[in-house]
Amino acid sequence: MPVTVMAKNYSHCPLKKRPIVFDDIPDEPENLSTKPEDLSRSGRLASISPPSSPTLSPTPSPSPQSTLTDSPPSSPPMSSPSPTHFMYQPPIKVEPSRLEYPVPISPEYAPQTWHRSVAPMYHPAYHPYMPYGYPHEGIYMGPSSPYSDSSLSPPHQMQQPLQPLALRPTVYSSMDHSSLSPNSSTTSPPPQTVPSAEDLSEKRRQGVRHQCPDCGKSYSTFSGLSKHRQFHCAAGEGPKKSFSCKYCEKIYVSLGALKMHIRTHTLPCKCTICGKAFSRPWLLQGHIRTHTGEKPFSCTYCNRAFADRSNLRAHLQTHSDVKKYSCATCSKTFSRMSLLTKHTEGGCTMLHLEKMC
DNA sequence: CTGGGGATGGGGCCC
DNA sequence: GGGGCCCCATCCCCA
Repeated sequence: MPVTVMAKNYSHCPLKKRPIVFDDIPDEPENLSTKPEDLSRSGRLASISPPSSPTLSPTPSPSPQSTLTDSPPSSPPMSSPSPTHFMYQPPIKVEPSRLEYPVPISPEYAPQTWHRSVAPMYHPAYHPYMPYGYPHEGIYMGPSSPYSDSSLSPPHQMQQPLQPLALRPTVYSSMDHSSLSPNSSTTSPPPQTVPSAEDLSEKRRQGVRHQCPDCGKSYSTFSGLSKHRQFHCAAGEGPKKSFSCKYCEKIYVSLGALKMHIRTHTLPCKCTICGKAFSRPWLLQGHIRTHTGEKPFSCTYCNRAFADRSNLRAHLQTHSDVKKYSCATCSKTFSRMSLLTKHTEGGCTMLHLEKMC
């Protein structure tokens, strides 16, 4: 496959991280999903399709495909408009002052209003699983849309305005760790003790945690604990299967962990615009925003918009007098860890004074 | 040099 | 068990 390294200097980056341009970009992105996108998730479908109109016909589920195979999985058959219907539009840089949806998003901002005017969401690259578009033209509510936020619902379901990002509670921070009991639920429970859904909900409300008997880490769900013990915990005892990567020498205790790792080698999520590849679909989606200029995350203070929530969060720090990272020596605060590191390594003036004394 | 934004990756959690 | 989203962290680049 002919590969052209981009002119930008990425010599400092690991090879797998350098952006590449494929001269023969396949027309269809790979379908990495083992199931078609569920547009009804988070109410997206309801927001884009009138109840009375015919809704999406169930898409036949593609057969599960292993990412361990070298051959790329084929895309599922999709009935869709002509490929030429989705012409790539040049990037639209959204000036903060022109944003047509504020943050918090208000119910009156119907999705059709904001995304048609703000983001060119018609390009198939917006969805790696739908080669030629979406079942409903121009109505894809991608993960980058404000409604993709788990705390949001489509307009007709919105009961509460979106709380500013910086003010939203962190759910797991309120967990009651005092209720932890050693080794609770860590051994395989007999069938009759399997908690019901209501029990689990109640336990979540009460903050019951499931603790790993090997390393002590606790999780809010038994599923989380199971994944930890299966994928991550190296402190566990007993004979364990090992799965080694065929691309490198890493060894994992589960096939799932290995599959996840192998994606960092195969980089199956490929940008249809520039050909750069990513290990996970959501990384690709974030990357595609760099092409489209879509910036769904706006600062509530200055209306500056960002393509990435993390970058907005970092930006919000600049509005705060007391920033997240503080120097232990001079108590100066910084918005980013990197700035604090630079400060301390580059020479905190107070540190210099202390050394002189 | 400092501060900030852009881009990206990993691990955890929930559905 | 898989997928998606979240938070956090990191690195690079630029003003």
